[in-house]
Amino acid sequence: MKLGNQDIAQVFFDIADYLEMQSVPWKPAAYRRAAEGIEGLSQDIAGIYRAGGLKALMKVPGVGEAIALKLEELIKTGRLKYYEKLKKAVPVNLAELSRVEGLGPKRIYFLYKKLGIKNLKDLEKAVKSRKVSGLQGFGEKSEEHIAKGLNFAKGSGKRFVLAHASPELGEIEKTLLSVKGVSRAILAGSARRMRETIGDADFLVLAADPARVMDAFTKMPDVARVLAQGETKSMVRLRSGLQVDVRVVSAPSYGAALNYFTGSKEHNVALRTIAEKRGWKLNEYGLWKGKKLLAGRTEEELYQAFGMEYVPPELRENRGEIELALKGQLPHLIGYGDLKGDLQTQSQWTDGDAPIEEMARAARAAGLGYMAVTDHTKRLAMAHGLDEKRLAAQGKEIDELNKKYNPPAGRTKFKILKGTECDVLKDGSLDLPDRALAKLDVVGVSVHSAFNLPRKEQTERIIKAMENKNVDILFHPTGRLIDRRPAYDVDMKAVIAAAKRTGTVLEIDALPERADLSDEHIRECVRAGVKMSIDSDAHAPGHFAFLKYGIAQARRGWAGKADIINAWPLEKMLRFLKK
DNA sequence: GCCGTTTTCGGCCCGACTGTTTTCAGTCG
Repeated sequence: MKLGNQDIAQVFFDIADYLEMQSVPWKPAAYRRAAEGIEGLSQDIAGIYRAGGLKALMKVPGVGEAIALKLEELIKTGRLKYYEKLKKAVPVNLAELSRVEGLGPKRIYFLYKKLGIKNLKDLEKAVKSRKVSGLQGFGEKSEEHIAKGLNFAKGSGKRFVLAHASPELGEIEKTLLSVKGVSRAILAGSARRMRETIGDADFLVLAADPARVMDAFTKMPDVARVLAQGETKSMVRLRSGLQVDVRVVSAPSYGAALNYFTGSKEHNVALRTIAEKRGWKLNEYGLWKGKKLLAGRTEEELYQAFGMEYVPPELRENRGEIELALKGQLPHLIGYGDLKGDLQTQSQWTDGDAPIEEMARAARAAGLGYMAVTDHTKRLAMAHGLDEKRLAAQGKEIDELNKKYNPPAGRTKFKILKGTECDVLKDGSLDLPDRALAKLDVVGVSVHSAFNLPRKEQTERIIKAMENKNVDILFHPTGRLIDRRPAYDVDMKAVIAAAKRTGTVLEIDALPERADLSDEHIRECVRAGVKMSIDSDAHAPGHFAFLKYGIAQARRGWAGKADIINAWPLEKMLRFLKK
């Protein structure tokens, strides 16, 4: 089995837990940092090793000599003796047991030693026969908590697609704002950073009476379980499985708390380190010089006190934004209102839900000035894909609609562009002849078949399609579907280089389960000077609302207006595609 | 075990909450 970055990171997370069981000092944190460093890589760690050996491994954040050697062993042999020894000494199913709320390495180890509990099944039996309560450090309540935690253990640990959790989170925000004395309630955490998925949700509340907030929050109808309820902080699990935390803060520290709870952890640690070096202290209550509060009321004030530009939440991942903010050189990101058009939409002609006219109305209502109709092509029989003849018929309908909405004498109000989402066949040829493609305004191509080709073939296939002179955009370039299907095995470095060479645009597909390109690939495109488009991939009039998430993705990839062709006026965008 | 404008040793983020504690350890974020 080939070990991916995630598998390898997991080995080090496990090692950290095993060492923690033995109360080994410091090492657990070191292994966790290394695991996080590996998780955060945009390249395959095995590839890094092959290209640069041990030295290259040691460049990975948190990896020093000892861990680099362990990585080498893992990559070369697929095994790690040190890890296997630890596992053998305490043969518990860590992945399973640590999903139980309130069970960490120490208690897992204790339960193993005392009762021989190795997995969820053992734990369930022990709880049922009431063997847990009475153990040192475990009382009635611990046993009860574990019993409840067992019910959630199977579903928890999974991440939620932000766009899907959004309505539920909006309701919670409303509930919090309706509590008497609450002046602000804001969603912080990874949701504020607009990550495509979130593990939990953190609300920050400014309130005169914290107890009232704790009460209203924990009594919401959707709450399945109250995990903790304190004076200023409570945590619940909703029926959907999503964990939500609420924290009440006071006005003078609101900005510091917002910054702290927005994260990311890495960004915060880096800020704190800077504070420390200057003899200051940063916590969720403010930035302090001794007892003196330097800043804390707003985030703007906080960054200013550091002598930094304000860092938009989408950038706060400690991937270089802090250094640039200190120099006042943060990139100028594309804004949420900057899109002028949408270059991938589907209509009722294939698998969309609505006629072109209705989609156009919705696009206009979403503030756009143009939209490309890009229905599927014939290979996707399932979607009743278009052949050359039906594509031509569709073109006539589009001409009529454009005439109807844009009288010849007047200004163009809304332009519908003729396009396609043409299938890339297995050999890299296209599902429509060149003469048909040449007549279109926007030619998008995408892979919907043969996902399992070996890396080299898949890469060559996609690049061959990009080399067709009619092709403008590669749609959803990696094909991943969050929680459903991994990306096909493709060398994105080569694809980005090919995009640069051929002038092909790479798409940021805003459909929430696609979010494809990823933020890291977007950043590589920005660096390489490859242009991108942000498209809704709308299959229904309501889907234009997803564009927001595509823009967020672009921002997280450090993209500006100049990088995104459909943030440009229609004429400029079309001139670019013609080239 | 990692790391360095405190640089090859000596630090390592830290505060809230819970349970079982009579002063704190474990967990979590």
